[in-house]
Amino acid sequence: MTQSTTPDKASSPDALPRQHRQYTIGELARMFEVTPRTIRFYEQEGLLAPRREGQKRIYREKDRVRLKLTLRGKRLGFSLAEIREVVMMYDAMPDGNARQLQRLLEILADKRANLERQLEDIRLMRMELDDVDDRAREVLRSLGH
Amino acid sequence: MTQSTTPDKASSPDALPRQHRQYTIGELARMFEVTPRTIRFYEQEGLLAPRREGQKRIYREKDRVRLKLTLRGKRLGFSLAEIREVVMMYDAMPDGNARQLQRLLEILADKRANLERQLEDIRLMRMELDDVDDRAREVLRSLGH
DNA sequence: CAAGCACTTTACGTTAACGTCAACCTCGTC
DNA sequence: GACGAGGTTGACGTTAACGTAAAGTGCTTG
Repeated sequence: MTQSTTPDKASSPDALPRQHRQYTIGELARMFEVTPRTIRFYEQEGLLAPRREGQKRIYREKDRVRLKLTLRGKRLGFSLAEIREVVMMYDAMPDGNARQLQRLLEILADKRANLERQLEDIRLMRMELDDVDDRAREVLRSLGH
Repeated sequence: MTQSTTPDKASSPDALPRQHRQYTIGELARMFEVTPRTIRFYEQEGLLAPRREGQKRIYREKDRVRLKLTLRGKRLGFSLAEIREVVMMYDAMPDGNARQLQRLLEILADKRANLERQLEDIRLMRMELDDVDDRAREVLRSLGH
C-alpha cells in the first residue's frame, strides 16, 4: 500500500463501451499503473491467461477485468493466493460439482466476513484520524496564528 | 490476511475499565492472538516501547492500545512503516514544530483518502461476491438440489 | 535442587510479491 | 541494415514481516 494521493494518471481503466478491444501488456500496465513484470507475474501465479499471437501476449476484455479485480483485491489486503482461490473457482463453476460449489460458498462467506470487519476497522480508524487531526490543528493554533 | 472466520478466542482485548494493569508479553500475545515474536518485532520497528523490569518487558495500557491500533492498521493493509509514521508523529506532537505538524496533517489526509478508496473497493467487491454467490447457488439448484 | 515455565537475545530461515538485469526476437523506419 | 521501441524468457536480488531454533536467565514448586 504505497499509493500516495495520486489522482489518476494514464488512460483510466474504465471508460466507454470498450467492446472487443485487445491490449498489449504495456497498454494494460499503463492503464493500471503497474509494470509489465507484475502482469507477467500474475499470469505465472495463475491469475491471468492471455492468448498468444506468436510470442506476444494478447489481452482481451476478460483479462482486463481480471486484472482489475486482482488489483482491487490487493488494495483490500488479500493475497494473490486468496484472490486466485475465488477467481479460479468462479471459472470452474459452470461444470463444478456440488462439493466444489459448497466450498466456494464457504470461501465467499469468509471473504465477506472479512470485508465487514474491515468496514468496522475503517470506521474506527477514521475516528482516530479525526482525533489526531483535531489535536494537531489545536497545537498549530496555539502556536501563534 | 489469513484470518478466517475466527469469532474471538482468548481474553478479548477490550473489556472493562482496565485501569492501570500491566501485561507481560505472553499475556498481550494471547489477547491479540499474535506471537511474542511479533510483539518484539514491532518494538524493534519502533512501534512499541515497553518499560523493563530487569530484563523483562512490562507493557502498560498505552502499549496495549498501540498494539491494537497497529494490528488494526495491518488488517487494513497498511505497512508497519506507514503505521509508525502516524504513531510516532502523534507522540511527537505536543512539542512539534509547525512544519512537523503540517506534515502530519498531510499524512493524515493521505491515509483518509486511502480509507475512502477502500470503502469503495469494499462496496464493489461485495457486489461481486454477491454475484458469484448467486450464480453458485443457481448452479447448485440446477444440479437437482 | 532439579524440573518446568516464561521470559530473554542472537541469528539464520522463509514466504510473498515483485524489481532488476542480461540476452534475445521482431517490427517499422530512417 | 542499423536502430530504437516494444516484446520475450530466464535467473538472480530485494524487502517486509515475521518463523524458528539455540542458548541462556530467573522464579517457584514438588
